[in-house]
Amino acid sequence: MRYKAGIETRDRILDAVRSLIAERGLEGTTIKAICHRASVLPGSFYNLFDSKEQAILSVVRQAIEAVDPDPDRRGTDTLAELVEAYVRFITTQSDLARVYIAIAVSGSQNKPELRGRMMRHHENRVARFASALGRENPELDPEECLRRAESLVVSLNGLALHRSLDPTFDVTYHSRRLMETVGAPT
Amino acid sequence: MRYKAGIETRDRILDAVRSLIAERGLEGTTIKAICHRASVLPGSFYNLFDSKEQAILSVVRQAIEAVDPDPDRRGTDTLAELVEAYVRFITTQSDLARVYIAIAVSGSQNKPELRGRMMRHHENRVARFASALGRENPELDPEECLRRAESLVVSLNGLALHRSLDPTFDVTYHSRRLMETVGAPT
DNA sequence: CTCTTCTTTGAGTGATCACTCTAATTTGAG
DNA sequence: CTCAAATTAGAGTGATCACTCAAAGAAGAG
Repeated sequence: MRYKAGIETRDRILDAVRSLIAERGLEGTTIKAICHRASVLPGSFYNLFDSKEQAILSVVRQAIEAVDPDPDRRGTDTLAELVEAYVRFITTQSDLARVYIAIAVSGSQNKPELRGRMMRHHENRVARFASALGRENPELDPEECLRRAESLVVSLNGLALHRSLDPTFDVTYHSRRLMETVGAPT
Repeated sequence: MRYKAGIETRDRILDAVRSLIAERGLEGTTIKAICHRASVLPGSFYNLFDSKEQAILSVVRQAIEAVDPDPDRRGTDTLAELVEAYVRFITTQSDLARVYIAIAVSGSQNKPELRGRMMRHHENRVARFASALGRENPELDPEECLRRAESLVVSLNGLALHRSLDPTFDVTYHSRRLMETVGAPT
């Protein structure tokens, strides 16, 4: 894994895993399909990854991080920026977005570790949205900010879910609609 | 399939398929697991179903119909009733709800027939919500009703998605919040 | 009861699953 | 160039996949 060839092969495999999860789901992705799509033989795959599970988890990690990049910037971004960043993620990285949605529904019941990671991720995300909302609407109390932020984040995930069913769905338009209502008076 | 025993076995199998899809997803559900959970041997399964695919599609059909029951009543129900019915579906039939969400994300890309069915289902559902919204807010023009109804339906699906990740998520509360904003002036 | 039809049994099918191993090849530091 | 380390090739592993089938058992109409 130190030579250039190995790194390139690893990237090619992760690309294949990402698109395959998006097409066939977490459980429907096979080594054979991964190897074929990445133009690699099983021996090469297992030279770079310990198991199929490990490769899939790498992509899962990619997806979760892509939804909430640069976590240190919390406290400086606006609500509109956060929403726009997520919309951009949904529309420009639709494979990763599909992976993200697939984790939420499929990887929740059976895999406790994955479920815990998703829950923590969700709470951080809601907190980040709530903090931006509170900064822009100082008259709202923090509890109310959290509730509204959770509604917004969950609804935005609904947009991502529907976009994965209907690629022509206007995510930008509906995200604006959602954002307008979130700052309204009680 | 005419004797009582056969019908009972069929129901037991469909129960098993429903819970297994909810736990492991559409692609992660195996004949072996189905037979074990339904206390049935492969021969019995294939006496009642042509294939695994057929059994899964029966449950998929159940899920889609459970989301939009009694389609003939369109024109009489209120928006609040429609929302409450869906919330009841999410909370009391969480396995079917999980199946419903799984179809939207997983069965969309690869199975055109399933995708088409879901798209039609969604459009009917949005139309039903829009018609109720229009009846309650005559000042809104039909186009605006459709847009707001679509926002509402997609956001409600977001609630179902999140509920499948976090069983303690308060779907009722957030559905009320969503419903309040949908009738607001432009 | 008889006799047909439906249901269950459970071993067995080839295909495909995730994964391994050895040998050949390629890479790049010294 | 040398040579150890990394990478690739590709046949082969047992396990499990969806599915079949012939025979035994249960159900119900007459």
